[in-house]
Amino acid sequence: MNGVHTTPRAGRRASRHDARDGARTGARTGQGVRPGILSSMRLSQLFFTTLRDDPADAEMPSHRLLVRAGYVRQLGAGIYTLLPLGYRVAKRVEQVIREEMDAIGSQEMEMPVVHPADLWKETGRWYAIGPEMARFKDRGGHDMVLAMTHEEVVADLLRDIVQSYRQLPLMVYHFQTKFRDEPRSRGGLIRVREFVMKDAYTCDVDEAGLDVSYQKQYGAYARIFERLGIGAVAVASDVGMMGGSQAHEFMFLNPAGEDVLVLCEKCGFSSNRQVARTRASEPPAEEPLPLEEVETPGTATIADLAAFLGVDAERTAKAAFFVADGERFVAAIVRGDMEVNETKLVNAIKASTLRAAQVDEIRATGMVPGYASPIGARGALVVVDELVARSSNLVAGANREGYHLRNVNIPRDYTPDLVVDLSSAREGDGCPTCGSPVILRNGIEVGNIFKLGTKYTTALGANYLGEDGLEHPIVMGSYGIGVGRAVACIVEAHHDEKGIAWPAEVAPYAAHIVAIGAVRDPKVAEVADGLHALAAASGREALYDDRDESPGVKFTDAELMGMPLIVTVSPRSLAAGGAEVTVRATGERSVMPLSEVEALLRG
RNA sequence: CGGGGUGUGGCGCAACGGUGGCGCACGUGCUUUGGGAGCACGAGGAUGUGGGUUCGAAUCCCACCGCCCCGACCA
Repeated sequence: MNGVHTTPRAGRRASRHDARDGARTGARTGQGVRPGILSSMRLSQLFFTTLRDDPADAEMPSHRLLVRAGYVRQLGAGIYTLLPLGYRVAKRVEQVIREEMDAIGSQEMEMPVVHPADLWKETGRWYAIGPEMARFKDRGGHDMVLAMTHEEVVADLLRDIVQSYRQLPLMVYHFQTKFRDEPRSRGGLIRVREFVMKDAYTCDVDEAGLDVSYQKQYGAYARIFERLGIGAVAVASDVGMMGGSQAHEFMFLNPAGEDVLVLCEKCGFSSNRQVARTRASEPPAEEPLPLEEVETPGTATIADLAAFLGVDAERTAKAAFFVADGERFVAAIVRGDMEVNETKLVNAIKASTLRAAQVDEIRATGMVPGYASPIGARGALVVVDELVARSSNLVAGANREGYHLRNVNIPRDYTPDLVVDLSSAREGDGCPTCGSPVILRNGIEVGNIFKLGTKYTTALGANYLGEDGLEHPIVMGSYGIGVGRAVACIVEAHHDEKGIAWPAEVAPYAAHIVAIGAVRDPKVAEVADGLHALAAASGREALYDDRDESPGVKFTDAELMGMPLIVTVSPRSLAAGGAEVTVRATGERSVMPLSEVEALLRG
């Protein structure tokens, strides 16, 4: 019995063990839906609940809405359960990714979550990676790791399987759970510790081959984010701990994003601020003037100093101090109006970690915090921004409390160990390609692509025999997309004050059928049941609100949950000639004859 | 790891030294059915954990744990 019209509250009373009508088709495999996922569902049966209030600990819209609408629940810091609705969305997202990966010839497989540590010791990452990698011992006392990524495993497979250039190029990918023990998770699904990632790996004979594979992946990524409804911009990025020669990040523009992007609206230049090299105002060419010490009491900041001396911050040099890899003391010098870009610094000195120096460490080198400069410093690696090196007659610290030096010039007054681009791009700086002022925006990284090169294959001896009869290391690339993070970004991009509005491509169900007034009018239940059964039979996913709830509750939940189409069946709609169809995203609503609604539900 | 918050029923909150309440949600019954309905009855809590102060602690003190936000860090 499907009894909405025969028994009040049928939805609530119905035993969950009842064999339902044809609408419940667990065995059916609809298009794009994997076996085991019901292609259609009654809300009276669904494992979910909606919340009237925002959860107190959720701030971002995606977090609030996904919890309120019954898609996810938090288990611990940065650890989430995907409830049936959320799991369906994740599967839809995965399917989009899968189709685009398959389309460029990438082969799906599955690699383990738990790895023997030996493999990670071989590449050195066992030692290089800090506490963000979870480690444990198995019962035999062997070191094991929870995988953060899978370069090691792929390279290990390559050395076993690939012998000849004839087996290349090759692209593989998988969806797998990663665990990264983040020092701080945040933002709901945006930054978590356990998450499913699609990671793909390309394997080529040489750099030229890698370029081709990289471009294929780049194209696939663009199509994926297009289909997912995430307006992601590709930006040049740092290669970081992954190593390699070139990398892009696909960024979803959002104020809550943790990365800062440098964008040029005129020519389309885009880069992560970590590596962006913009043009600042050039220093005037001047003849070096004699060095002169001036008393500057209480001017430990550039702003105070500039005001005290009546000069522009641009005419000063400032020093920032770091300790690299826990041992090397580094003095980084940039112009007073600019900031040190730590990524550029760490790359320039080929360090792997960088931390701010303590005051006593600074004093130990003979420098005076607030009045510091490399002049008279000892034991510090002096790294100078190229703009400072080109400037004449700057004001710098005198390494004496309350004093600065005027007319400091390189190399007359001190000798840098290194002159590099060291400053952080600023809003309004000149675009490196066209010169127009750049803008800064925050972004969330939803995908990344890296040219890895031979770092891992060399370490593991994953070589192939070339046409030339010689062994060469396989050239790899690595390509990731966080599935849960993508889901959250989709919600960020597709919601309003009422709730989520899923793009059709990723919606857990295509339509949300709402029956209103079924108790009073048996015809309503009959029609709604019929539409639901039809949708199910045609493999089109539909959600059917058969609960005995008031209209307000049903409408509110439907809008919160966000299926693309809301189909309302009520005495009123029947009197008007059919069912009312509301497009969730636009609010556009119209009464359509049942035959048309049926066609819609058939897909 | 620093800084700031916060832990009370499924969710949101109140009670701030004297036997823990409210709204929503939940159960039962009746009424109600186009925008989070009404009435009645009802179930559900070692107030994060452990110490301490006190005649008496959800409340004050200490420690620990969890969670959130900012920063450091990180993909």
